Amino acid sequence: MFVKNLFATNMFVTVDGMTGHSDTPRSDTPRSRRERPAKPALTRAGIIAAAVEIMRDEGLRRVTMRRLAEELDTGPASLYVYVRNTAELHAAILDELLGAVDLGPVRAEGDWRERLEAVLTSCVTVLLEYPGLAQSALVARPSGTHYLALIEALLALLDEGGVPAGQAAWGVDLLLQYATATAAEHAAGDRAADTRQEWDAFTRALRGVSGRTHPHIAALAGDLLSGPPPARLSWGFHMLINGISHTPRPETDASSEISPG
Amino acid sequence: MFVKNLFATNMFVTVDGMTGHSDTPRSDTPRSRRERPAKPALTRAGIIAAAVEIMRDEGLRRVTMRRLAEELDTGPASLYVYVRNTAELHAAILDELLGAVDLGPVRAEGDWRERLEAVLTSCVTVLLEYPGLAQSALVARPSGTHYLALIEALLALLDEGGVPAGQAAWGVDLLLQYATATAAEHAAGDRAADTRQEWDAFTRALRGVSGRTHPHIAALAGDLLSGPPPARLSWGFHMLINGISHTPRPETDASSEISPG
DNA sequence: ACCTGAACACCGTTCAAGT
DNA sequence: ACCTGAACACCGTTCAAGT
Repeated sequence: MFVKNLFATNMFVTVDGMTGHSDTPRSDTPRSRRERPAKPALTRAGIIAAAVEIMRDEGLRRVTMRRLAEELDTGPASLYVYVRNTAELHAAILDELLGAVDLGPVRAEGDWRERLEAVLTSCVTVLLEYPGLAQSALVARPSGTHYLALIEALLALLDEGGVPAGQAAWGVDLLLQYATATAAEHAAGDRAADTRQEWDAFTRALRGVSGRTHPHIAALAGDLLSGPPPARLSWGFHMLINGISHTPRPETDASSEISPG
Repeated sequence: MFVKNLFATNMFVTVDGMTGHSDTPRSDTPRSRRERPAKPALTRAGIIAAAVEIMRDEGLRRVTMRRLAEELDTGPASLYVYVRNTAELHAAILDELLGAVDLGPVRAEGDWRERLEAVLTSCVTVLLEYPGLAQSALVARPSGTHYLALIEALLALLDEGGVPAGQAAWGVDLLLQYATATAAEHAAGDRAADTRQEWDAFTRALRGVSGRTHPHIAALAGDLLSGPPPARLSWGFHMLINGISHTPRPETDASSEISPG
């Protein structure tokens, strides 16, 4: 951006965000620079906030170190003081967004299953708002406060329902995985005519299958694609809660631990 | 997982069998140029075969249009005659790889649950061999023959087990989603010390949690991380099969259909 | 300690022009 | 019909040098 050089000398910036030359409006200033007379000091929180804003406006794909730096009137190198890499940035965005999940049902009245489903549905809804984020959420390992609060909420509800702790501990993984994957799928569908074609190809492949070679697909093709998404989602949650409740864990030596490798 | 390298041999060969990496290791020649005296004509199959090879050697991240073009001694623009875009390329690779899933158990003797689990485990094993592919598999919509064969196999086993068709049709989605997501997680863990740090941060966050604010996590921290991966995977499959078998579908108007949007 | 310019080593995709 | 060079518009990350 052209404005960048106007601010290139950084000596005027102070902690409270005052610069020496907030004046001299220029007619050809790009809109994105409008209303931002002073360049605020970089902070991790500020960087993440800007990243969320870009994602909201332009999608996750545009949340790049360079685009973000541009938005913050600096060079990409500067961001690496606060963020280790792009993956960590995405994880931070994700945790930020998880703050919007409604955990109210945890302390509400009513059937624990319905409240559990409500929390999970809220989770999907939040993720669905930001195409692409859910996809990165599938591999990201956020460790922020909002993510922890979500896990705590799910465990509390399962506990209330009398689900054995061991099953709950392992089951939470599956519940979140399903919620995230569902959102990711729909987000992917959102993105473009591109993916629409991919999906069309898929449905065509399913329907075009020969009853001789693929009898079960042929018999069920309609069913494989059928059902309003909310009904499928709800069925999925019920199914998972049933499975988690009723499937005892195997006997293992208690303290072996998963490693990422 | 340590087993991974045992499977590194090439099971998927090009149409005409020219893979170019069968023999004569050379110390100094760049590997990519070795053994390619004549430039073969471009074909879709040849392009995909080359892509699989690059993925095998250098990981999915390096399977780019440009890298692939280099491997095939041409310019990136040439590939667009055969492949619509990078996403389609990844989907094609995925389907190719799914050919390695062992569908033998479908027609074998024995308990249908165990055979179903065997097929799913084979699926995870195959995906685990190629870090990064599983991740793209979570959003890709392959419509190739191998993917269809896999779905048919799962449906056949569920049918044999007497699972109502409607539940089977919706459940297959979840089974594959779980298999893929599990592989993606471990593949991600594989990638780098980078991700290792992310994971360490996660476990530290879990353990560091206060028993006052997060009582359930505090009580279960060990359990959330515990268990040999194969035991967890197996429990997950049992749990899903139980849930699918025992959760009736809701009554809906039969023929509404999911759209990608 | 924080910030920067500049560089290194890459990307996907398009398109007019060639064969 | 297929293939290409060249261009457009981008990437992540590092690092020596500045303040």
